[in-house]
Order: sequence, then structure tokens, then C-alpha cells
Amino acid sequence: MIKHESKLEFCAKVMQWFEANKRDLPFRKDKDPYRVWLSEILLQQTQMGTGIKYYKKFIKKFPKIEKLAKAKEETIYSIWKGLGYYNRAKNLHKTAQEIVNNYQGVFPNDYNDLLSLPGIGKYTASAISSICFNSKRYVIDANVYRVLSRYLGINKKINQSKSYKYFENLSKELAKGIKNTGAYNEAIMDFGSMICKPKNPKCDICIIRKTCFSYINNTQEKYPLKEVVKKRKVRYFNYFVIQNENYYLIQKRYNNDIWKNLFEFYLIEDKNIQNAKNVFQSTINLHKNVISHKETIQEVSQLSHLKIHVSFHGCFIKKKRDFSLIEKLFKLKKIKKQKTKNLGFPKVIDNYLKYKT
DNA sequence: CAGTCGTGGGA
DNA sequence: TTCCCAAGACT
Repeated sequence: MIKHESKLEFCAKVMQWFEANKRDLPFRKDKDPYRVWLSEILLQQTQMGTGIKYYKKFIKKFPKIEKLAKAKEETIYSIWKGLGYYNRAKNLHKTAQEIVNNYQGVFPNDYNDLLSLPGIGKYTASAISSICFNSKRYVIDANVYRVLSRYLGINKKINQSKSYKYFENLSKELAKGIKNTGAYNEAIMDFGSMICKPKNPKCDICIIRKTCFSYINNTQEKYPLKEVVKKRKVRYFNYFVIQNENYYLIQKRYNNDIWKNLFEFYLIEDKNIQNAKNVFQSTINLHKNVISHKETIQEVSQLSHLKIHVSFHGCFIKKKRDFSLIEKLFKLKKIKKQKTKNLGFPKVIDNYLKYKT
């Protein structure tokens, strides 16, 4: 049961709090759709501090959308490197090009037009259209799920896709009387990340705790409700860092798998490292190539949904002829060692390269 | 529509 | 160390 007075108070107080406490963020200076869009894409599933670092890099390199549209894909990947969810980088580029080519470089103000652009989903379309064009669209993000779940004691599992509609309708009902929807959206997100935090919420200074279901019933930890997470899958990547004095041999990842479009070394996926080494050696030996194994380095890459054990095996090829033979044999591409920093590699490989140089 | 996509911060 | 979590989108 939701108390009527709680609903009435909610928006007004949250916005009042926002006016006094809103953060000074670089993309809040004006309501330039390009900047708002860029920041929203970078901030998807990303903490504010991290997002801002990348926002500054991007806005410096691409002050206007035309520059972003014209950029080489590899340039974008190299700036994006380390941020994760690399499809966002590809879609960022695609949307920049669509805006320039189909919209004369001007962002559409309509929610559905925005929604049709690559990488812009319901959240981002709502954010851009409300913040920049004052549409009545409500953002439903992790903050909104958490704040509303706690404040009203909502027993819906937020990671079930059908819950989205429920929270969207709830937002409409709550914020019916709010004129500046964009400000309301920013307000509830700031409130969620600064006061109603996932852990150790600051209920002691919360201005709506008197009418908060979870404060009254001490259920802050219980909400928001979630489906139990499944165990992470485990994979084993064995990388063979084939190289000579000046070059590495690398390949690009395709297919529908992790790290799509990023670069990597020659990979053999096997739980048993020795097996992988044997397979590698026997393939090489068939072609009578001389290879000297040096060190092996092991790391574990913890992702949200899987755990990857990664091993790196340094393989030095002395003869030029052997080097190009292996290049063809494994369909690899040679790259100058100094140029690796210009390419997109997954974090574990980037760390390895930094460690080597 | 449930599964998949990364990484870093914080407890 | 290990876990949860973050201004979600796509298939």
C-alpha cells in the first residue's frame, strides 16, 4: 500500500534537495544535445568519476559531432580503451554519422527518433529528450529503481524486464505535476547516487525519510529486490605472444563473443595450459619453425558474468622467414611494438603490454 | 526476453 | 580476497 501523502511529497522534496545540492558536472553547463548524449553513453553502467574522465578525453578530441563522425573507428576504440562494453564505442560512431548524414548534424528532439539511433535505448532517449527538449519522459535507471523501491517498499524484482513498465508508470504518476521533467530526472539520479546509495545510504541527512517506507521499517538493505545471480562461467585463455624484435603478431576478435572488435594475440582456449602449449608447439613444429618460449604470465580477469584465467606465453621468432610463415599460418597481422597503444585491446592485454614496455 | 556485454570503485 | 554495483543496450 502506498500512502497518498508520501507520493505527493516525494518529487517536490527531491527537487528541492537537488536545487541545493546538485553536482557541478561538465556536461551540465549547457544543454547541448551532443554533450548530453555523449555523457549519457559514457555513463551507461559506469560510475560518475570514471565517466567524467572519459568524457573529457572525448570532448577534447571531438568538440563537435562532425569530428566524431569523421574519425577512424580505431581512433575511437583507442580512446574508449579500458571503459568496457565496447559495442557502445561502435554505436557512438554510427550515431554520430547518422546525425551528420541524416539530420544535418542536429540532434532530433523527438523521443522515438532518438530511440531509433544506435546505442540509444529507452533510458538515453528519455534523458536526452527531457533534459535538452523538456519532453515528459522519465528515466528508469539503477538509481530510480533503488530510490522508488526503498521509498515506497516496492516488491518487484528490478532485473526482470517486465518491471520496467511498472516503474515507468509509477514515475509518471509521481511526477505528474512536475514541469521540468529533465530537472526531475537529474534530481532523482543525483539523489540516488549521493543520498540513497546502494550501500550505507545517508538516511541521517535524508529529507524524505519521514515518509520513506524503508526508513520506517528498516528495510534499506532489502530493497531493491533482485533475482538471485547465477554463478559465473569460467573460461581459460592462453595467449601466445608471437613476436620478433620489432613486431607482434595479433588478430582481431569477431563473432558474438566477449571483446568483439578488439585485438588480441594468438589464442588457444583450454583449461589446461600445458595442453594449449602442446597444441601450439605441435602446429609450429609441423612447419619446422624455431621458436623459443620465454616466460609465462598468468592473470585472472573478473567480469560481471564470467571469470577468465589468462596466460601469456612469450614466443620469440628469430628468422624473418619463419615469422612471416607463422603470420600466414595463423592468419595473424603484424604490428610494430611501439604502435600497440594506438589499438583497442582488452584490459588484461593492455596491462600485459604496459608491463612489457 | 533472458542472456550477454567490461571495468573500476568500494565495502 | 571476494563480492556487489554502476546515468543500459542489444539480440
